[in-house]
This record gives sequence, C-alpha cells and structure tokens, in this order.
Amino acid sequence: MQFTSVWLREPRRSGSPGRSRDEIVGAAVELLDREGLDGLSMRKLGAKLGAGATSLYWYVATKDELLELAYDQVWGEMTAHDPDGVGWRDAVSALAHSMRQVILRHPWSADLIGRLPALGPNAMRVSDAMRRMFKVAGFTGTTVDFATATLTAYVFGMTIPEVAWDTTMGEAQHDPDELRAAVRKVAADYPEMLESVEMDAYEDPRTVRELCFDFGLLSMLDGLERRLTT
Amino acid sequence: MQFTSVWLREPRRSGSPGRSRDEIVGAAVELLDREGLDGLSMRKLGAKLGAGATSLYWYVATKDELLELAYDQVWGEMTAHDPDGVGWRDAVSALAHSMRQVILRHPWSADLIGRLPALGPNAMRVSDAMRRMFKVAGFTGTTVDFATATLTAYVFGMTIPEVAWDTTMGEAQHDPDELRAAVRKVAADYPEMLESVEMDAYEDPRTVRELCFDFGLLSMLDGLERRLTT
DNA sequence: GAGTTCACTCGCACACTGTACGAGAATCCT
DNA sequence: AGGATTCTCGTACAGTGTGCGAGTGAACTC
Repeated sequence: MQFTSVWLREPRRSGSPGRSRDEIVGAAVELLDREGLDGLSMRKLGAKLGAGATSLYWYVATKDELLELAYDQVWGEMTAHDPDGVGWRDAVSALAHSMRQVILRHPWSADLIGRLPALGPNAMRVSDAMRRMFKVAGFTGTTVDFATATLTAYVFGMTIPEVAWDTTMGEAQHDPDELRAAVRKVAADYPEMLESVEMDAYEDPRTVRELCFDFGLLSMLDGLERRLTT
Repeated sequence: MQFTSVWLREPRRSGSPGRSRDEIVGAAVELLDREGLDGLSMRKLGAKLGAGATSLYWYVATKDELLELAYDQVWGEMTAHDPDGVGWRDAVSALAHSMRQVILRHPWSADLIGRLPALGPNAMRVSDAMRRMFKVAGFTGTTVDFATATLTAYVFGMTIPEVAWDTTMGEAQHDPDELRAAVRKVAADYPEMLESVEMDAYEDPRTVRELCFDFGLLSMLDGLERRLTT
C-alpha cells in the first residue's frame, strides 16, 4: 500500500555522515537550472558530487522521487506576505508574481507541474498562505479552495506556455524577422491569428508578456471579488 | 536556419503509397491513450504498425516531431461554436469545457502543453475561434490576445494538475480513507490545508472538480467582462 | 581488543531508449 | 530497359534508470 509520492512515505531514518539528501537535491537543482530536465541524469549528478551514480540511490528511492524533492525546493523560493497588512488583493497579486518569477527562473519546473503532485512542505506552505489570503478576503467553506485552485491555475497556465515557447524557440536564437515570417506562414489560413501576428506584440516580448500577465491577473481578481459581493 | 517545430518546416514532398503520416500519428495517439507518454516508443509503434522501428523516420524527422503531430491531433478534437448565435460568454464557456474534456480524455497531452509550442493547424483553428469570440465580446487590439491567453491559461492551468493527480494517485487505486489519512499527515503543520482536507471535498472528486472548474470559469468571464465596461 | 552490526559506496549488468547509417527493395519516369 | 526516387529496415552506438551483491568503514557490544 505504498503511494507514489515521496511525501506520502516514511522518510529514511536520519544519519548525518557522508552525503546528505539536501546536498544531492541542491546539486540536482543546479544541474537542472544549467542543463534542463533532459540534462539531469543520475550518472552526471553522481559525477558532479564525486560519487558513483548508484550511490545516490541510498538517499533517494528513484529518480522521480529526486525530481519531487527538487520540485518542492522550487516552491520554497516563492514568497507570500501577510494579507492583514496589505489587503488580500495585493497579497495575492504579489504571490502570483512571485510564483511566475520562480518558474521562469527554473524553466524545467514547468514540465513537472503536469507530472508530479505538489505535496511537499514548501508547496503546502504556499497553498496554505494563499488560502489564508482568500479567507481574509471573505471566502468561506469550499469557495476558499475554489479560489485558491483558480488563481493557481491561472498563474501556472500562463507561465507554462511562456516557458515552453522560450525553450523551443530560444535554444538557437533566430532572427526575429525570420521567426515572424515563419509564424505568419503557419497562421496564413486563420485571419484572426494573422492579425495577431501582424500586431506589434512581437516587438518586445518581455514587456508584452508582463502586460498580458497583469491583464489576466487583474481580471481574475475582479472576477473572484465579484463572487464575494453577490 | 531550421526551427525546432514541425510546423515551421517545409512538409515532406507528398507521395501516398505505403504508410502515411496520418496513419502513424493515429496509431501513436492510440498508443499514447492506452499506455501514456512513457508507453510510446518508436519500436513499439513500429511493431503496432507492422513495420520496423526506424522505418517511421522516413515520415517523421524525430520523435518530438511525432509528438507535435499527435498533440495537434488532440487540439483537433476541441469544438468551437459560432459566438454570433449564442453570445460570447456561452461560446467561450463551451469551448473551455471542450478543451478540458479533451485533455482529460488524452492525459498524456497535459505533459506536452509545457513542452511543445501549439503551432499546428488545429491549435490555430481553436485559437482563431477564441479570438473571434472575444472580438464579438467587444475586445479590440492587444486585449483580444490578452483575453485569449488568459482564458487558455485558466483552462490548462486547471486541467493539468487534475491530470497529474489522477495519473500519480490513480495508477494503483488506493483506499480513499487511507489516501486521505496520508494527505492529512502531510498537511499536519498547515492549519489551512488541514481544514481543506477535512472538508467534504474528497467525497466525490469528480463533481467537486466540475464545480471548481465552473467557479473559476465564471470568475474568469466576469473579470474579463469587467475589462469591457470600464 | 575481538566480533558483530549497521550505514553507506559503487562496479557490473540488464533491459530499454532515440536515432545515424547504409544497404537493399520497390516503384515510377523516360 | 535503365536510372532515379521513394521507401524499408537490420545493425550499431551512446545513453538511460536502476536491481544486485560484494565491498568498505565506523560504531557499538561483549
């Protein structure tokens, strides 16, 4: 009756000498940041730590388990403020931006959102904080969960394709004009899409995305607020 | 100056005899539905088609390219109605539900959202239709794109973790009570999360999720509508 | 001090992956 | 008939996660 997540299993009895689990996870995150999800192999990670590949299996039952740990470490970088001070909208907004930034900083984590459950302590801490924010806002019962899920969905849903686009198109930098021409060809049969391509949205992707994110976030918050007043 | 997406490359000169590309992609989707993303290997797919593994490389440059094609075929199952008849809110809402259902039907596609750009003709068609809906609603210029991105983000962001949870927890069915107990332990230090676990949200996950999705969708639409009136 | 136990390391092996290569077969064009 | 083009596929290579079991060292017990 063993579950597939690390977090639902009894942790390994402690013991401090030799390598530690944190050290391994830290090195894994570093490697993931540098070389991406495909760049992480047990052999490479072992080499980086001056250890044999299979030594790591003492600390970690499986590679997926290691990824779960690394994934939760990413959640640990997200910062949540107290909603009592700044009001729930600002608190939620700041948390949303923090989540986005963290994922952009660790692009590989975007892939894991769809693959691993977020049950680690850091994920718990963030979700807990967000729930508190929505309670302060006035949500009660199940709607607290719904609001939390909704906002998390928005942030991840917006950020994941952002990362996807960067990693696919950014691997080898292309001439922007050439890229735009290629996309134009793909969109040729779809008038709406074509119009979208022709707009200036391609000029400075960075700020356009930021604007887009804020637009959606604002909408989201407005929509949630409306649930409270009626 | 080659791009990494199939859609940005010149298609292979036609020629119909022997196997066809559609046949291969169809078989791939079938295999993916049955065995998941890890269940698809070129050798298995070749065997399924009565062909050698490497024969497929005539029709497809790489496995990722095959996945791009399969991914777009999934987009092809999403249905969009004309917003002029039913009004933009109903049209968008129906499309959102369709998108969710399609992904739930092809869980492996959830993984690909974060890995491949959606540049295929079917993805184009869906995005095009959604843009038209928001134009009917009254959006103009860049905000059409923003609204489209926002709604797509919500739908994917909500559905991806749904799939993730199912695949991790559903592989081996567990006693729900036991699972709840395990989760309770993980949430022990986080009062908000604990409260969430203790609620009845675990009784019938299916309908709860549906409710949650509709809650968020409603919020999203309200929030977007608000952008129009002010 | 001797012996035993336990925490840890790691080389080897296995089954499996994507795909480059190049030789062969089949088909079509002239 | 001959040549070109389209298509098939066996072999091979480098790489993957990880099970196994033998080995090492330190700590604890008698």
